[in-house]
Amino acid sequence: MGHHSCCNKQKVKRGLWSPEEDEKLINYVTTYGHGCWSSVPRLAGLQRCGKSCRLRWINYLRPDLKRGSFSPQEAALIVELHSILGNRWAQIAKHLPGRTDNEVKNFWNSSIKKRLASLVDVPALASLVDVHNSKPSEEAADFVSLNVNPNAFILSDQRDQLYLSPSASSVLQSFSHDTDFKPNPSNENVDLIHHHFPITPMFPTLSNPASFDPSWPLIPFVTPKHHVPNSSNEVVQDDKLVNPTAGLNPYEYGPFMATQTVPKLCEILQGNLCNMPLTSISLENIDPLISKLSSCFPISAGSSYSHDMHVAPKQMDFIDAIITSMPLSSSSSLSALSSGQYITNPTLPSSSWDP
DNA sequence: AACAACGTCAACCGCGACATC
DNA sequence: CGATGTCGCGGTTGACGTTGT
Repeated sequence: MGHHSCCNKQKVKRGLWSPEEDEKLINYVTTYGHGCWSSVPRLAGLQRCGKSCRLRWINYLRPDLKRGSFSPQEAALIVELHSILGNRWAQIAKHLPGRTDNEVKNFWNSSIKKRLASLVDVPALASLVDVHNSKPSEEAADFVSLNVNPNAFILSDQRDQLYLSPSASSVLQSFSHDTDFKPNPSNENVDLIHHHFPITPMFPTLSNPASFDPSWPLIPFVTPKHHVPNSSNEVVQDDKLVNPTAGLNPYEYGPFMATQTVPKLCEILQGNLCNMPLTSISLENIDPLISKLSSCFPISAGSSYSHDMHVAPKQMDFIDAIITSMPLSSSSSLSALSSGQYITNPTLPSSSWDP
């Protein structure tokens, strides 16, 4: 393979760029534009390959780059977008003005990934691998590498409470502990996660069978293997949370209680995107971005995780449109989040959110 | 003070997609 | 239709700074 074709014709310098080289590249590109990158080094008087020049310009010298650390809002947005797009760093970066794919990728690998990893409950993950009958080995690998939809960590152990995505919201929470981040009481600090996960009833409860939505059984659910039944009506059989009343009176309880647990966001996505007839009530309670996206751009069945999904350009435009239309403030606040009002997963002690 | 371990991030590498010849 | 050139992307590396012992 060797070097890129444009680098073979002449001896090129490699490694870090000197200020002089930067100046030459800036002068040339700002004056003439980059045009064909392969000819830039020759015209700009640089002993570099065009590819290196392009990279240097895009990742470092471009005037519209935003330098400095990522804000909690940006971090939250990255987590959310990553849950939809997977490791499509360039696509994610397009929604973060002034940020490059390289920057987002580095940030994910160095910061967010660790924060998410600190939230991972290993037994829960192990059980997930057990319970999920599709591609268990690949999923296990994904969990280890964390190159997985973070929403896979949506595991609920309690029936009567509602959960945010612990991954995204806890990342936000962990950033709130950073010394360079001080929540603004005036809500200037946007809580994107709460925007995406409104605290409205979205999961049925065993104690209130009437809250069940008939659409839920159409969504594949998972139950953590270590789930301890907290209702006299619940037992665990074959890794599934079973309500003994299920099947006895489907008109009263619905036919879906046998596997009733909390769905993963990606599964909501998948189920909905496969044209499963979720009701409007359910969709209203799901992340508006997801519901809008899925209702407008159904994808083919068969893709199991977000990074398997093909996201068409129109879908990207749609995601972009939704994100840019999102309000910059919401009624929810970080203080409410910090108080534990929303995040109550018992497997994730609050101390683990500390970075 | 010296060294190791760790974290960050700029840069490189290899590959696939696409355009042009 | 295949060869070649170019671009863009994601994964990986390695230099350098920071922190811990």
